[in-house]
Amino acid sequence: MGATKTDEYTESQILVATLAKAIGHPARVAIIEYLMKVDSCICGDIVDVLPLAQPTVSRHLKELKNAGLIRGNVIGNSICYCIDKNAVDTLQTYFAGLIHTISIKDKTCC
Amino acid sequence: MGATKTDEYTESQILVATLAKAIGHPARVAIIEYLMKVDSCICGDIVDVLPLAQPTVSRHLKELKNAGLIRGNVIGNSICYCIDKNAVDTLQTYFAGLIHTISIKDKTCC
DNA sequence: TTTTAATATAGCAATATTACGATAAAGGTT
DNA sequence: AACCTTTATCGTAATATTGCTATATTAAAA
Repeated sequence: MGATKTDEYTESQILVATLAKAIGHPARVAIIEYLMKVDSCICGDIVDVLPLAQPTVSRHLKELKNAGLIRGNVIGNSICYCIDKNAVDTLQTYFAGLIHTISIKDKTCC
Repeated sequence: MGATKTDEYTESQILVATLAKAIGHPARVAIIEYLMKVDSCICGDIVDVLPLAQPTVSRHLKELKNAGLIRGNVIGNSICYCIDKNAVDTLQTYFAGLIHTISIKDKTCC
């Protein structure tokens, strides 16, 4: 197989999984962090920061975009990428909710 | 290929990617949520909640465990699983940091 | 001790992911 | 127009992931 049974889960579960999966690669974490480091958005030079060939970086960017974590605006012959705050908010809120639930539950058994 | 160039990234990037990757599947999100829903830890019956065969669930649990997101304590002939709060904290803190950085940066370009 | 219950592992097949080089596409520049 | 720069796509190969059935393991229960 190798194909996930997506029909069997809730929208929310699939959304969280999709966003998390997009971040689930160090190159994409590095891309996100680079987008954070520079002011506002960044056009070009993402390739120069990563230890990967240009087509590979392009593919990682595409996956981040498909998952909704970044947006890309065409500016002339280059593309301006920036993070989609909503997507990060979704993840942050989700994990904050988990932590809150953990905190109010009895956890003495482990 | 298919193998990630892990040598080229920081410890932090690999940690975040590893944790995020572990959550990057709806079945594992469902497992996490089930562990949250019940009080404290849960022994057994995770298999009954998922639309997957027992060995497949076992494999997902193993991956969550390898990533450090859950712990498993052997209790008799069953295993008591619970979430590792530290791992969730790591993710929550990370995304909160991202959001903070996004908020203080100029984002007028996109 | 035999059986039952719970979980893990082995082995397999299908699909997905990662990565590269080569090439295409599309917009500037000269 | 000819060229350069930037990014995307194609084609390919290697590896990883997902999921199953069958089987092993381990411990409690009968």
